[in-house]
This record gives sequence, structure tokens and C-alpha cells, in this order.
Amino acid sequence: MTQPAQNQDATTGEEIASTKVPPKGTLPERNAFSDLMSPKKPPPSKKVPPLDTPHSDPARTTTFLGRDGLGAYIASPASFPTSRVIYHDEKWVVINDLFPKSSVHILLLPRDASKQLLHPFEAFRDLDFLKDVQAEVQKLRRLAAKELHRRYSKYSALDQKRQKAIDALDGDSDGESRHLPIGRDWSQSVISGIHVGPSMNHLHIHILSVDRHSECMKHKKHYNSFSTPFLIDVEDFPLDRQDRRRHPSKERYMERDLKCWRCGKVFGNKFSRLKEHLDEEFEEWKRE
Amino acid sequence: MTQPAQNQDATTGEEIASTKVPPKGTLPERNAFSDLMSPKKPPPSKKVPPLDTPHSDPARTTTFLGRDGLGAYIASPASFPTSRVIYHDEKWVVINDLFPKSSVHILLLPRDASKQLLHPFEAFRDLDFLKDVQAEVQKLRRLAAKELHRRYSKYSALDQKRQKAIDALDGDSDGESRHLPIGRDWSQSVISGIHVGPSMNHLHIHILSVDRHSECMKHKKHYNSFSTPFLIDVEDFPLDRQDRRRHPSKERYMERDLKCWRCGKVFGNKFSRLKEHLDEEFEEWKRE
DNA sequence: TATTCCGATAGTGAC
DNA sequence: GTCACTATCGGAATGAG
Repeated sequence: MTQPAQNQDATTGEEIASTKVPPKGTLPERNAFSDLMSPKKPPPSKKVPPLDTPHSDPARTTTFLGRDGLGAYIASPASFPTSRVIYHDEKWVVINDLFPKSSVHILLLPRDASKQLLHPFEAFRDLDFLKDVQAEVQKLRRLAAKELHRRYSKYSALDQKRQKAIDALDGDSDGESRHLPIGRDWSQSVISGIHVGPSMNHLHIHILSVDRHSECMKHKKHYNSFSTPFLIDVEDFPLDRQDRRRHPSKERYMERDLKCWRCGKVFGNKFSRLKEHLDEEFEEWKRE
Repeated sequence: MTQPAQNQDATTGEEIASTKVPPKGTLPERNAFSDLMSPKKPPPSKKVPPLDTPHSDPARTTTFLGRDGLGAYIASPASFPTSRVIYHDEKWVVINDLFPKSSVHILLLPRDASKQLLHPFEAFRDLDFLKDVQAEVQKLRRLAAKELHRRYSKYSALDQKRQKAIDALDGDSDGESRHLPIGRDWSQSVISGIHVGPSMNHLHIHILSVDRHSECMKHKKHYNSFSTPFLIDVEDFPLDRQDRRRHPSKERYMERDLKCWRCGKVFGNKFSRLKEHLDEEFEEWKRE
């Protein structure tokens, strides 16, 4: 019963995915992440994209709209194309965020009926459940790092240095490989956690790249929700009793000055300026 | 030297005026007001319309931009088409407001060099000047009332009742005319005055119809500037020492709730709702 | 409160 | 803090060969 990535090829889905304007540069080979490459326009032209609400699927009888939108993935993961649902089993559904806020942005959705609709603070009081989540998140962090490598290795100075060394080896001389320059550690470029004040009703854990470079990143709250303590790593649970993040409204995370995740430059409320800046940082970050 | 309405026929001007989309309904015969009929788009497509800055006129060497825009009319009234400059003599220039906030909206511009750039409070300390302005405003109020009659009499219940009585008279029986129903008093539908905090640098007095129905009426401050004590009748001068309008910033006229001039309905800050409502009131008002 | 452009801010509705 | 739509609110520039 536990078969990851078992979705049938959703033809209509692939069609829609292929209509997206590819970014400048080469298109990577297709995989579960292949439609994450910054689309010129965010996924839906209006409302929820038709792709994700197929009327043909008998498993999806309920409509999940607005704040309940994640319910559809939990209820009926197989009805989505592999470009949306990365894998699912009886415990988890893992999806590409429909409105990614970084170039890689996946969501872990626990299917446990007793936890599904709880606030993370409540859900994680069950320490067995917490441990399970933490382990799954670690897996997904590795998956995300792998995806970053796949996409951006060709731009990375460190990875290219290593690759050149590999190419310079005449044959398959395993003995020399341990002297190869170490490649880039993409896992350092993955962040993860829950929102202290989630807006979607179903429990979900974010795993995303640090770049925060996406067409779907549209306003201050989007940015600050992933760039302040509003995002809490699952490894920080259980939280100390006096942890300030227990009182997010007092901390006013969303109203804080916009601040570049990479260089620390402060942009106040000037989101558009931050966006321009993030474009530049994205290019430099890829080349590290 | 004192010849009102002496403008040459500004051919190019008439051409541009004629490109404006006529409103629904019959086009009234041409006169100084004929292009005031609510254009679908406000006068300039971008910046100041080319019509009003002809390069051919030698009298206009200085550029009057932004807050100095009214200076051009004072400096060189003859260079404008009659659709813009209604009349001018050595003391006054009278124009149709380039961005009318009512269906009829004219401006009186005193040409007196010693007053031209003063705040109205300063300018009107000269009581001879004040009297002159008051008299000229009275003339313009009558002109505006006449224009309202010309445009809207055909919709007016009172005016139509009178007209029917006139039509019913067999011949030219002067004796019976004094028993005719009285027509509508359009002068009651004219308001006038200065802004307590003008944004245009040249002294100007507004004379406008009460309707506040115009494409150029675009936000709360537009409306409140003609619908609160921010508009001060020239007849109220000299102002009492304790008059509250002497301290407009304390009164916060611009921040006040939007309130329909006709029925008193309050719209808070909901300008769009007020606009819809003004459309309806305009129709009813014409039919009074 | 001259206009215009841009952008930040705020409220709503989604079956 | 879901999105998308509408609208309100807020600052800055405004010409120019």
C-alpha cells in the first residue's frame, strides 16, 4: 500500500504544465519538480486551477475551497498529477505548493485524522507524532536539496569546480576521488517549519529553498511569514514555555521591516524594492 | 481693450474638442460650454493636453507646469480656444476647469499682478479687490445658471411645466405671461468660492454646479474640497476672527466622512459607493 | 487640497 | 498569516532636444 509517486500520468495536467512559459535558460528534464521552474504567471488564471479540481475523479466528491484547499490533497492525493503530488502513503501527502514562495517549495501534509485540523502547537504535543513529522521533514529536506542540486548545480562555482575535477580524471580512478574538491552543500539552502499562525486549515509543514524567489511572492506578509520567527522549525518543538513565538501577535512578525535573507539589507515596507533585490540575490546565490 | 470673448477661432483646438466622445443624449449647440459635457475620459490623455500648450503662440514663452498651471491662462488667455477660455479682459480670465469636478465648473482668475499669487485670505484683505471679485463671481454664477438651464431644462419638471404652458398660449399674449408657472431657479444649483488650502498657486475662484458629477471627480479629497467648509464662499469674506475655517488643518475637512450633497447619506471613506450614488442623484436632480 | 504613476494597505468573498 | 478583486491610501515627480 505504501507506494510513492504512484500517480497515473495525468494527461490534461501535463498539458497545462507544458503551456507554462519556460524560464530563460535550459529546461531541466522532467520530474516531480519540473513545473516548479518559475512560471511567468502564477499557476491559476482564476481561482483554483481546473487541473486540481478534476470532476472526473470519483474520490473527490467534497469541494475544498479557500482555507480548506489542502483538504483535497489529503482526501484524494491520487487524483492529482505527479507535478502536484510528489508522493503519498497512508501517513503523508507531499505536494508542490500551488503558490510557491521560493523556487522550491513543498508541503508535508500529515493524513492522521486526529491531527489533520489541529494547530501545530496542539498537534505536536503528541511527541510520537512530532518525532514522525521531524523524521519525514528530514527526508524532505534532503529531497529539496537534491532538487536544488539538480537545477542549479550548473551555475554553482563550487559544484562546477568539483565537476571539472571529475572530468579531469582520466578513467575511473576511485582512489583519487577522495581528493576531489567538495561540492556545494545544498542542504544549507533549505529551510523548513510551520507557520505560527497558519491560514490554511489543514496541518502543513513547509520545506522550501532559501531564495524566496517566486512570482507568487507578492506582498510583505508572504515574505515575512518565511523570513521571521513566524516560521518555526519542527526541530524546535517542544517549545520552551517562555518561547516568545508562543505569542506571535505580540511579536508582530508580519509588520516587521522587510530584510533581505541573504545580505540583511533592510527595506522597510518597500516590498517592490525588496523584490528587485531578491532577483539579484537569486542570481548570486545560484552561483555560490 | 476690454473685449470679452475675443479669441480667434482656434482651429486645432476645436478639432481636439470634437474628438471627445459625446455623452449619451443629444449634443447641445456649440458654445463656450459645449465641451463640458462629461467626456468619457478626462481631458488629457497624458499630462497637460497639447491643445493647451500650443507652441505656435509667441505670447506663451514661459512654461507653466504642475502647481503653476493656471499661470498660462493669465499670461496668455488669447492663445487658448474658446472652449477653454470663456472670456478675458484686463482684470479677469475666466476658464472652464481643465479637470471639472461638476458638470459645470468654471474658474475666475484675477489678473492683478499684486494678488495673483496670494492666498485668498491675503488677497481679500484688500476690500476693494474683494468687492470686485464678489461682483464678478455674481456674474459668473448667473452665467453658470444659464448654462445649466441650457443643458438640463429639457429634463426639468418645473421648466417643462412652464414650457408646456407657453406652448399652450395661442399667440403672443403678453398679458397672460404673468400667470405662467415659474420655471426652475437654476441659480440655486450653483455653488462658488475659494479653497481654504488651494493646491494651484494662482488665485482662483470656483463657480460650479452642485451635482459634483464628473469623470474628473476621482477621490475623497476632490469631493470634500467642494462639499465641506473647505470651500468658502467669497461672500463670507471678510471672515470673522474666530471663524473655524481660518484653521483648516484642525478641522480636518478632507478626512471627514463622505456625505451626499443632495440627500445627506453618509458613505464614510467609500468613494466608489458615493460615485455610484452621485450618478443616481444626478439623474434625479436634473429632473427636479 | 493641481494630475499621474506606482505601490502599499485594507476588506471582501470564495460553495 | 490561502488567493484574487476592488478600492483606498500614500508618497514622488511633474519640463526638457
